[in-house]
Amino acid sequence: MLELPTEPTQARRFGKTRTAQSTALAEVYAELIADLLATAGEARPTDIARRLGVSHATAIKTIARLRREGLATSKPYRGVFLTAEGEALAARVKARHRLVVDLLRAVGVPAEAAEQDAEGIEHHVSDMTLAAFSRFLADKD
Amino acid sequence: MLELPTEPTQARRFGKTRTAQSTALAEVYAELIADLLATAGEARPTDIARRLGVSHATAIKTIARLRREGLATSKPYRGVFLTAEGEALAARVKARHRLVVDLLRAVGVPAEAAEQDAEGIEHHVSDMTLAAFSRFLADKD
DNA sequence: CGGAAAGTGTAGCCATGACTACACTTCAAC
DNA sequence: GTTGAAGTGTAGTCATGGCTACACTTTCCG
Repeated sequence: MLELPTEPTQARRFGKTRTAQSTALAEVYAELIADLLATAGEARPTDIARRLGVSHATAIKTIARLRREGLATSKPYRGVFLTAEGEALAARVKARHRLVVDLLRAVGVPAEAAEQDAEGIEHHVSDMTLAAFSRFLADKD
Repeated sequence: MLELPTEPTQARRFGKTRTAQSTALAEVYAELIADLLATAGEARPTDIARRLGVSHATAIKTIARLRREGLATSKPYRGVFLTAEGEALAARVKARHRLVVDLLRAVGVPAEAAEQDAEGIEHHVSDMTLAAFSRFLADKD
């Protein structure tokens, strides 16, 4: 069979599963690094690893990827920082996260569940949907 | 370092990324197979592959996994069927999908975006949140 | 200041999900 | 009844994200 991309039928987005996941990972890291920098003044690989529940080796590998992608900078033994692009991403992700949590809360999801689920959900929310969330929250006051 | 699971801090759920993803995949397949069986009377690997936008080889491999997990049955060249467990999963997933779409629509997300985003979101919605969605939809009438 | 604890980095392994390539069935149309 | 197209299955490859193990810095105390 030729396996041409003839029929993207219902889910071109599944062809991108790999990419989508890796984007989500980058988002998670960017957000967390921004948070650590803001609250602790520094973002060390081990802290990141602990917060995410992965080994420090995994964290370091992912950080290397962020560096490759121009989202972060780091010098050996010196902690991680975000580039302008990385910060922009982190800000976007944070805002989105907030919006998702607020929406969940608004429709009656308990605080804790809202926080937890938002973490997984947020990476799958399109701009359209995000805009709708925003409108909904604004209207209901 | 000993790398003990001492501090599941914010995200034990990230330790489960792999598992979570593979659960999501199983859900997608179960739902799709049920749909194909219902509408077309049969679920062939190639149809599944086309609907998901993956190669038939990938679909077949995943189907083998469903078989291993007791969710599906299939004999060579004979299409795929769901076990009782598989059907139960499909039904659950379908109901959840529906609920997520309905909620998105209810807060003003356009139909198409709701369908698309639900596909990604639904796998991250906890029972708590699902229950809240259900309540919200019931109340607003 | 010297050494141990904590942190960092590197190498190498594994599983998974995706792909292509190739071989084999089925089945429908002559 | 053949045969060729469509479908199916298997093998082998790749990238990714995880892990452990081990080696090397930093740092902070005594």
